[in-house]
Amino acid sequence: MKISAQEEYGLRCLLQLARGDAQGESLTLAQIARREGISVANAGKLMWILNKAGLVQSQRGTKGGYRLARPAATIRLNEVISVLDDESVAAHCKSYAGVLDSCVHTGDCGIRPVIVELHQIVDNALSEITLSQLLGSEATVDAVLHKIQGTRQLQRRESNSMPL
Amino acid sequence: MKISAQEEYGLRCLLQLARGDAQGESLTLAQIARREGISVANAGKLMWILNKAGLVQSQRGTKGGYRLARPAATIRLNEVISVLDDESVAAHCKSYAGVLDSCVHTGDCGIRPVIVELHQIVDNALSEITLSQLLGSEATVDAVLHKIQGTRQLQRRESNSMPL
DNA sequence: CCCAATCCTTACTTTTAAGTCAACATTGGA
DNA sequence: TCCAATGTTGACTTAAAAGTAAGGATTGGG
Repeated sequence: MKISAQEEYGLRCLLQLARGDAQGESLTLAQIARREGISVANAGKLMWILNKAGLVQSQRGTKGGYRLARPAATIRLNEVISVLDDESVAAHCKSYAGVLDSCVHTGDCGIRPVIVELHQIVDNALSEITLSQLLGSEATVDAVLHKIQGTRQLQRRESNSMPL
Repeated sequence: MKISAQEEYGLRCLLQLARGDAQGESLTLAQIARREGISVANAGKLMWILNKAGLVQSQRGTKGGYRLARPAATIRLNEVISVLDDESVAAHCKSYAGVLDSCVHTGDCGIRPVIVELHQIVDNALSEITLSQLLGSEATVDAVLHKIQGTRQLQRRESNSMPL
C-alpha cells in the first residue's frame, strides 16, 4: 500500500500553486519544477494530468503559467489522489489474475470486499483534508490531522465490542 | 494508493493455508500455486517472505509443506500487509527526493503528516480484520466488513462539526 | 544409505511505471 | 508581424517491480 511518485509529486505541485492562490498568482513550469526539485519535463507531465482533470488552469504563451481552477479550500485530497492514480477495483481484479485469463476468485471472492472497503476508508479520510489545510508548517498540519484522526480513534474505542 | 501484486498474492496464499488451519493440514508450494493460479516459483518467493517474517512455518523434505505459524483468528491484515510490502515513512521521504540529494521539504514538510496519518488510518482499519474473517463467502465477508466500517461512518457523522 | 520430494536462495529476465526528450502549438509583446 | 516565452503532445529511455529459472539444502521413506 504505497503512494506512487506521481501522487506525491502531483500533490506537491498543487500545493505550490495553492500558496499563491489567494493573490491570484500563477507559476510557470520552470518555477514549479525548481521549487519541488523535479525536472521541467516531469512537472509538465504532472500539470498536464492535473489540467486535463480540471484541477488547474493553464495559460499559454508569454506571461503564461498555471493556477488552481478552484479555491484551495475547496480542493480535497481524495479528488487529487484519484486523478493522479487511476486505480479502481475492477482494474485491480483484472490485473491480478495470475497466470490465468481471469482471477481464480471470480464469482465469489473473500478479498474483493477488503479492497473495496480499504479504498472507501482511505477515500473518506482524504476527503476530510483540503489543500489549504496543508499550507502551514509541519507542526500545524500535524495538529489539524491529528484532530481528524484522533476523534475517530476515540469514538471507535468507546464501542469496540464486536467479535473478531 | 495501490495494493501491490505481492500484497495481493501473498494474502491469497495465506488464506489458502488458513482454510486448512483448523485441521492442521499443510500445503505444498505446488498446491498453493495451482489454487491461486500463479507459478510455483512465484508462490515460492511469496512463501519465503512470509516464512522469514514468521507468519508461516515450513517443513522441508518429502511430506513437507507450509502451514500458518499461528491460528488464523490471531493473524491480522495489517501485519500481513506490512510484511509483504516494506513501506515506511522514512523510505517514502527518501525515495521521493526528486532530482536532488534529499527531499526539498526536509525540515518542515506539510505533506509528511499526511503520509503518516494515512498509513495510520489504513493500519487501523486492517488491524480490525483477521484472516479467519475472510474465509467465508464474498457476501459474508462483505457483511462483516461493512459492520466495522459502518459503525465508524455513523460515529463520525454524529460529531462532524469541525472546520474545513 | 540412497533417492525422491520438498523447501531455500540467488541470479536473471520480463514487464510496467517513471521520467526525459524533441517537435509542435499558442499567446503576448516589441 | 515576428519572435520569444510558454504550455502540449507523443515517442523514447531509464529505473523499479514482478516474475522466472536453476542449482543447493533438507527431510522422510524404502
